[in-house]
Amino acid sequence: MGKGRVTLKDMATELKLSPSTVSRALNDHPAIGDKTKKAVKELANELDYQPNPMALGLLQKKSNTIGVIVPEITSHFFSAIITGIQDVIGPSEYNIMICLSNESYEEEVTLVKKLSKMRVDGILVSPSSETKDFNHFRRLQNNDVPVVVFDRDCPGLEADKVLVDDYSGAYQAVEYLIRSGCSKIAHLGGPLNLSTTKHRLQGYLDAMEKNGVPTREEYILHVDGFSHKDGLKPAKKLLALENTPDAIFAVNDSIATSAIHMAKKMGLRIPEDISIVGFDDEPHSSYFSPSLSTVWQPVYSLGMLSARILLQRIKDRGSNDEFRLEIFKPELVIRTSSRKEPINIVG
Amino acid sequence: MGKGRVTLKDMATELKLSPSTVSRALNDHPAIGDKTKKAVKELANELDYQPNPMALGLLQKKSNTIGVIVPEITSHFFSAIITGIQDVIGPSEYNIMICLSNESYEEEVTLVKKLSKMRVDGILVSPSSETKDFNHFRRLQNNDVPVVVFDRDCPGLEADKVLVDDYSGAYQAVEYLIRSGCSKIAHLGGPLNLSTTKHRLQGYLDAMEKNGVPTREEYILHVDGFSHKDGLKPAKKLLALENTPDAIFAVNDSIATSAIHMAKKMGLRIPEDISIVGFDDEPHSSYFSPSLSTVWQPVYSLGMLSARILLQRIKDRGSNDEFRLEIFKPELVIRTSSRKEPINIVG
DNA sequence: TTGTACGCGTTATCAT
DNA sequence: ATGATAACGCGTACAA
Repeated sequence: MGKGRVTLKDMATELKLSPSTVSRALNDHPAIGDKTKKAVKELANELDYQPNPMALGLLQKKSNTIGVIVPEITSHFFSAIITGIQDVIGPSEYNIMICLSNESYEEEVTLVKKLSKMRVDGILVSPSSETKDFNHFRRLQNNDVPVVVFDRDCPGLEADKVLVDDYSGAYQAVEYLIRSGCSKIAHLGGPLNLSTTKHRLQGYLDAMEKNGVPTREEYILHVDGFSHKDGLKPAKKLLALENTPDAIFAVNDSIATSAIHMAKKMGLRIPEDISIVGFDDEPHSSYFSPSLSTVWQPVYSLGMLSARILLQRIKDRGSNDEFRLEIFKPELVIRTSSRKEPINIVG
Repeated sequence: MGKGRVTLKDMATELKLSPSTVSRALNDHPAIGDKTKKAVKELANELDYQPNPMALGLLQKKSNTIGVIVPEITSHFFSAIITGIQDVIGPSEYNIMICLSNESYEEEVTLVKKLSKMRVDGILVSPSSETKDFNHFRRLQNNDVPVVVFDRDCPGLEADKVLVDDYSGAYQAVEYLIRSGCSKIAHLGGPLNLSTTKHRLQGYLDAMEKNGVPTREEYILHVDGFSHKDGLKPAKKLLALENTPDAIFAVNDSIATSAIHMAKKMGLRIPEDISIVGFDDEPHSSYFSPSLSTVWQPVYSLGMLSARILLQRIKDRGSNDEFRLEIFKPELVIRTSSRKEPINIVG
C-alpha cells in the first residue's frame, strides 16, 4: 500500500479474471454473472478502488472539470456566488476549478488558456472590469466548451447568461430617494465599461428624468475600483461641491461607506442632511451606523442557477438549443442611512 | 478545427515525422536537428498545440493539481488566504481545486475522498470546526500526498503547519483592556474544539491571571458559529448580567459587532461604558462606528507561505525533511470601540 | 459469461 | 538524427 493506487488490473490478477470483466462488473454490465459481480465489488470495496479520472478523461476526451473565472473573491458578492455554484456542482460528477482574474483582462486571457489546456468541460465566467473584447471566450466556444456568463454581461457574446436587472435596482433606489424628498442626488459610479455599472448609471439617469429632477454633470463621478478606499476621494469631491448633494446613490456598498465616512467627517448628519444608498447588501451593511440602505441581489441563487444551466448545457452538448437569458430582480432595502419615504398620497 | 484538439500525432502526420520526434522537438531534446525543431515549433504555434494534461497525468501518475479545503469563503479571512494561495500557485505549473467543507466534518471527509480520487499532488487544509479526528488526512499522507495545515491546527497530526499565535493575540488584547482600566472583562469565545478558539481563550485567561484580574465563570460564553447572528444571544446574555462587564473580548469581528449591536441597543455607551475588542481585522471593521478595535492577522502572507511550503514539499517528495511549523504573530489594532490605554507611568 | 485487442495522448527506451 | 514500441488505466467492440 502507499505506492500507487489499486487498478483494475491489480484486481483482475487478484481474482484471476481479465481487467475488462472487472470493469464490466463494476459498471453493472448485464452480461456478468452475479457471483463475479459480487466478488469484484467486494474486493473493490475492500481495496478502496477508485477509478483513475485521468484515464477516463483521456478515453472520453473530457476532464469532468468546470472552470470558474471571477474577478476576486474577497467581497461577499463573489464569494457568495461561488458558494452557490459549489453547492450545485459539488454533488454532481464534476469538479470545480476556481480562478481569479484580479480584474485584469490580461490575467483573464491567461486563465482561459489554462482552462482550455486543461480541457475543462465548461466554464462559468464573470469578466474583469477591464475586459472589452470577448474573443478568448469565443475561442473556447469554438472548441465546444460551453460558456455561461453571470452577473457582468459580455455584450455581443452569444452565450447563456444569468444577470441581475441592475437598471431596475438603480431606478428603484433613485426613485425612492426622490420620493423621500431629495432633489440633489449624486451618483458614485463604478468603472465605466462594466455592464453592471452602465446599467446602474442608466437607471439613475432615467429615474431622475422620469421624475423631472434635473441632473448635473458634476453630480456623476466614477471610481476606479470597488473597494472602500477607491471611493474616498470621489466622495470628498462630491461633498465639497458648492451645491452640496442631499443624496448619494453609490455603485456598491463599499463605495457607499466611503461616502458615509466622508460625510460624517465633514459634519453632515445622515440621513437628515444627506441620504446615502448603496448596492449589493453586503452582510455587514446592516450593522453599520447608520445602517446602510442598499439594493439586495439574490447572489446565492444567481450562482446556483448559473451552475445548473452550465450542467444542463454540458449534458445537452450538441443539441443546438437557444441560449438562455435569465435576469434576477434586485430589491431595495431601506435602512437608516436614508430618509424615510413620506406616505405617498394618491400617487 | 473544433472537433478535438491538435495532438502530437496530428502534427507528426502533417510534418511527415513520427510522434516521438515531434515530442522531442517540443521538449528541446539535444538530439534533434535545428531545422526540424524549428519546423515543429512553428507548426505547434500555428495550430496552438496544447499538450493534454490527462495523458501526462496518466503517464507520470500525478495530476498537477493541488486541493484546498476551507470551511467557507464568505468571510474575508478565508477568501484573503485563498487569494494568497492563488497568487503563489497560479504562476506555478499547478492548478488549484478549492473545496468548501461548510464547517462540516462529514463534508470534509467526502472532499478528502474526492481529492484523493483525483490524485491531487498535495493539499492545503484548514479543518472544519467539527473535526476532531484527522485520520482522513493521515490516509492521504499514507498515499504520499503531502498535507499542509493552515490557521486551524490539527493537534496530533504530523504535517507542515502554518499557524497564527492566537494565544499572543488574545493576550495582547486582554492585557490592553486591563491597562486601559477595565476590570470586568468578558469573553465571547468560538466553538470549543477549534485550536484557534482554545488558544484565544487561554490567552484571555492567562492575561487576566497574570495581571491579577479575577475571572468569573459567567463572563465566558461560547458561540456556535462565527457569524454576526450567532453572537447576538450570547452577547445579550452577557450584557444582562447583574454584574455587567465593562469590556468584551470577542473571538472574531463578527461576534464583536454582535456585542456592539446589543450594547448600543441596551443604551450602553462605547467605549465609555464598555470596551469591545474583536479578532481578524476584517476590512470593514474600521468603518463601523465605533470603529472596531481588533487583532490583525497576516492572512495574505499566511496563504502564500502555506502554498510555498506545499510546493516545496511536493518538489522534495521522498526526502524525509522534518515537518515545518511556522507561526505568524498577530497585532493588536486599537480603534474607537475601546478606551485608550492610559500613559503607562514607569511600568 | 468471459477474454482479447485496441485506442485515448504522451514520453521513455530501445532500436536504426 | 529519427522511428518503432511499450506503457500509464480504462472502456468497449469484437471474438470465443
